[in-house]
Amino acid sequence: MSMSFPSVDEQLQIITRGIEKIVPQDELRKKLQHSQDTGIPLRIKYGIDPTGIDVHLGHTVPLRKMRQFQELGHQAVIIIGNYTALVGDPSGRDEARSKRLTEAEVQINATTYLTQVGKVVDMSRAEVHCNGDWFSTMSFADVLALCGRVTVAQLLTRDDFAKRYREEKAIFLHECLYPVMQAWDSVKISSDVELGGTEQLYSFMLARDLQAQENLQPQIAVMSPILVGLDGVRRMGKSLGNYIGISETPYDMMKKFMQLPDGVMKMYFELLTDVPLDDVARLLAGHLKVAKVTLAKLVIAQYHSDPDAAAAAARWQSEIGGEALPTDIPEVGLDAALLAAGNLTAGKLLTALNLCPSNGEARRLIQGGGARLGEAKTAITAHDQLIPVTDGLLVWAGKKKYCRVKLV
RNA sequence: GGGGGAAUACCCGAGUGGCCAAAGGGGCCAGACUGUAAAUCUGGUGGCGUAAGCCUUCGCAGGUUCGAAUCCUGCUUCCCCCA
Repeated sequence: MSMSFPSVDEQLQIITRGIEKIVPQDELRKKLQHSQDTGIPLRIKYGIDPTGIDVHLGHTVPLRKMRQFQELGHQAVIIIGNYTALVGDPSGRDEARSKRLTEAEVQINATTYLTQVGKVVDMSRAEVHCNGDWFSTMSFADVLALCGRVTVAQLLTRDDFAKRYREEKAIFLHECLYPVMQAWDSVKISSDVELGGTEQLYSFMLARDLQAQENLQPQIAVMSPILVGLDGVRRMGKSLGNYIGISETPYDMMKKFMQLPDGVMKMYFELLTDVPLDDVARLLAGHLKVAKVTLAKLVIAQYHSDPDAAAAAARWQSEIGGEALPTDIPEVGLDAALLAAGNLTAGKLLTALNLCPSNGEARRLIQGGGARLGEAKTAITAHDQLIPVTDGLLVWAGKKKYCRVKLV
């Protein structure tokens, strides 16, 4: 078995790509060396709270790292935080989470999650644990004993808590338990390395303390930068609506990629693809639109296939980059009874087709010049303009929303 | 248990009796420009109505008043401080 590990240097080179911080820096080499010498794979932990169901590219950053570790011969250990999810991760939040999940919701989410995680991690070689397995059987006395190992002062060294404390915002007691629970997971599964974002530093370090107290080898924190979302500013997240989900269709992903700000491409290449960094630099020195298409195709192919990705790119180029009409124009039924002598006012047409949610919005859209008709995209000029409506009429509400009329 | 403070549209936030569908900023939408990138510029950003206009909205429920986001009463939620 030991023969199958690449050399420590080779491993380090792969592992450190796209990693912002390894703590403690030098111990990773020692661990890898030890694993090399003994033939015992390292246990790589990644915890995920089943709070939602859409796995997006932000999640794939540590998951990809996990996959790389697997390919180097190490053991993947996935923790489903069904108990930590009951608390909600306070990391990077300046406020407490408002809602807490029920156990039933968590259960469903966990299943969906694992399916998606399997698109990145080789689940046939991964260990999966739910932290409820050990937390649900702890007594209150056990919890107290665990809490007795952590001081509030330590807790307040976390940036997010410290900030909230300074700003006199609420910090709830159960939130304080979150890092403790996460750290305890590391004890329970004897992790050698834990993967996650830089915001997890505190929990990762706490895990080291607890592991040491249990006479275990402390884990090493391997932390990725936080992937920014489509807005190019905030972290990619479901609640922010700025994410690309790995279950989306190739074309949907393509459209989102092409809307990315140029500035984030370097990060995306580094964290989401295996393109050597020299090549990335070369790509980014060229035409940025070309680089963006390359990026999009590479990532899409990971979750679909090369042909799918190529097709999505070609379609984007012809429909959006070029002049071709979209190929997916939906038909929307329109009650023929609404017509007066075959006509309908523009505002009513837009709302009846659900292109605008209200008359007010329709009026604004028309005033802004975004409402158009037909293949020629003739602008509608007035809200009360009478439109001769025929079956199959193409109606545009801006560039991205459109449909064909289907008289019923 | 006691005291202080707060709640305004997607978010932040101004507004202390009529000129308030409610300043300003952010976000978002649309247009121009472009590579559906960035930057910039323009317009818009409660509902109904072709329109005049009408209706709903400033935590909730009442009240005072010709008139309330604004004053009063009760309630709810949140924050802080003291114990």
